Amino acid sequence: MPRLEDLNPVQRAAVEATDGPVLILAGAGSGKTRVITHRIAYLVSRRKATPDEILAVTFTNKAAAEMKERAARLAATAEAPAWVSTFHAACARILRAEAPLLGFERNFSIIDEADSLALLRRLLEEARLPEAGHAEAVRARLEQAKNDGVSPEELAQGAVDPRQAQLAEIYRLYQQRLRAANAMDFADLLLMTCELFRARPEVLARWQARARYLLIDEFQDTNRSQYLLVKALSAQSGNLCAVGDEDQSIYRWRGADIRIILDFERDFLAARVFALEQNYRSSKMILAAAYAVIRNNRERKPKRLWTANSAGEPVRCFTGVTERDEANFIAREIERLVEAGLARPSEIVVFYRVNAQSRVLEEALSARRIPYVVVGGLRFYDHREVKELLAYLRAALNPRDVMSLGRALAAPPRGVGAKTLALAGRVAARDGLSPLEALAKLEGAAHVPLGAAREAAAFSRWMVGLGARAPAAPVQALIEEVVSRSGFLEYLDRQADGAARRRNLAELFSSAAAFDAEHGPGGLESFLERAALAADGRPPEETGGRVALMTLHTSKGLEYRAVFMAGMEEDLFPHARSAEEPTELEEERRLCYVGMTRARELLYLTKTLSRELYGQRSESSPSRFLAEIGDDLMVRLGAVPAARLRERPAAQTYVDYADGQLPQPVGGGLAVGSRVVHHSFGLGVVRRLEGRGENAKAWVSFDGRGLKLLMLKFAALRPVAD
DNA sequence: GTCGGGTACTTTTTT
DNA sequence: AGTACCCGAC
Repeated sequence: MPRLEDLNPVQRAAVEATDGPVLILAGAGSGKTRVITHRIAYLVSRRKATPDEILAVTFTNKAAAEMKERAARLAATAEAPAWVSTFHAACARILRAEAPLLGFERNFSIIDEADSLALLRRLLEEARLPEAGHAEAVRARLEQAKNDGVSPEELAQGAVDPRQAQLAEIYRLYQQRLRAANAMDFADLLLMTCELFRARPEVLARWQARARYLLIDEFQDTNRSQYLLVKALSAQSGNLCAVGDEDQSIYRWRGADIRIILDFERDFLAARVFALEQNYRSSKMILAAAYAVIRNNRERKPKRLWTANSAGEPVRCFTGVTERDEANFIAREIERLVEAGLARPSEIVVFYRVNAQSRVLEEALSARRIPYVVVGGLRFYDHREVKELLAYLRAALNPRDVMSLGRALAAPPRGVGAKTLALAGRVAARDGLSPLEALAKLEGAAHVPLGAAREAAAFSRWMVGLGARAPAAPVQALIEEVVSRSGFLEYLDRQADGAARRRNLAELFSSAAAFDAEHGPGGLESFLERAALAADGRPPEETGGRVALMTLHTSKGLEYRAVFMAGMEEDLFPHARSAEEPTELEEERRLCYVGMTRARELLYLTKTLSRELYGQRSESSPSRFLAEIGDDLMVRLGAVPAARLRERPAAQTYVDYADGQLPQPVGGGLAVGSRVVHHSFGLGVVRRLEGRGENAKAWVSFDGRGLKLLMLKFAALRPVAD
């Protein structure tokens, strides 16, 4: 039985408001998860709902796991836990059950971004529609359309120029191709579920009954298609509880729409709103600094967190000469905190804006023998050798999945390449077979050498057999068979970093073993689904006494005693791509706010004078967010001798120098920050200069035209007076 | 047709 | 630094 006395009055009211639309505005550190888990337990204990009539949706696997665990602990009964899952996993579950209604088979594959991109590349080439744009750009736009809940037909109807019409056509072909492969991409999981609910009211009704109490976490990060889904699911019961904080909306680039939370009260006129404004996490100083940043945003509800915690220490701002200097400071300081007993390694985190920043930090920590883990970044299931091995299993399970088929056929190479596979696809379409089956029927076909045809046939028969054994076999045994029969290990050993790849394979093997132990044999389908939806091997909270390193995006929902935020520099944070557009700048600011509010007691903001990133060194200037915090909440630290600072020319142009050397101004009158004019883009500001001589390039943000990278030898940029 | 090696090119954040 | 694409060799 949940103890409501453990909650403050607003939290308690939010828990007790069980029915109808409810919006819980949960500021950072305000006990959000506590409220959600109490709410679930309360619904059950009051017999408002059985656990399996509650659907709680979160954004990440991490959050889902935590909520599930805490809710189970609260309920303290043996009852089945509520259905807690991510949006994508919930949709996958619904779609597996209803796939035939949409013209898919239940064993459909879920493809990742890399597969989606590869498919699109092939499509763009075949369809001869190069004007639609570069594959990367097309993929992003298709994803956006899907996230907005727009179908190919709707996109075609809305097209006002040939370019958009072509995009719509690509969209149509892409969907057709996916359907042929019995596959969906991430965005499809949401979109197809929406479509299903729109087209089949009786199916929707079934799921509405299955989710009589709907709870959406991180509501500020929902996109249009997620919102439509939520609205449809709750339409019957009306019991929709949205929990979020617009100040922590950081996924606009992935289709999240902050207006959804801002307009909630207009959308649901009967909505009751609870604002959790007491922060239990951070010191007064940290909260004040975070507020000093976020108050500069226009697109937010006026509100301010308060805390009964102590005043605490001021924010520390360190300036290093280079990123190595910055990293060394962080490592030294972590060492000091640990030795002084101010924090244990597991209570310390280092945040950065882009993954590329982690390398130097890792080196500095290793040098001081400080144990650390990098959370996120390249996910385990994204390693090439892991994807290759899983491709065998996916192809065996879904013989129409040509993307997995191609990947498996090439690892190790068997003399059967893209052309032969394409031919198999045509044979399959002609004879009503799956592409995998068609591979066995290529002997005698034109342009297929006999050896390749036999190889393909043997492969095909093996894989068909593997697929037949899958429903009863442990995943581990299937992997074992693939490894031994394909010569996978020998193939890995022929590669440069074979040892590391072998290790990853071993890890895959043991995670399969663990999965079998939990689920019993025949779990291949759910094993693959978990891999596709990036349920990363082990839970990241198991940092085992180590300092955590992660991007600011990954930091959401976590808290640490001591927080370091590295790279507080213009063009890195806020990122250069977001500096122009006010809405994007506001998102960067929210990201900064999210990072700062992770800290309980100590907050360090660090920056450099000069940073090398992606193999280019350039001059850096302090992030505007530092100026927003101001000096009364901050203590400045710096290893930079004042004399050296004075030596630096006032308007620094670009630099290209080895670590530790002094910057040398170069460049034909162009400087970072100077205004220039371009013959077609018009007026702009130089954001960054890189390269030398022939290769000199400039990032220039043009008024209303965005950020452009220009080769100076081609683009005549003329400086203009301010 | 397939495969391996060289070169050129692009870097935000992730379910 | 890592990947994608191009090219020449089999």
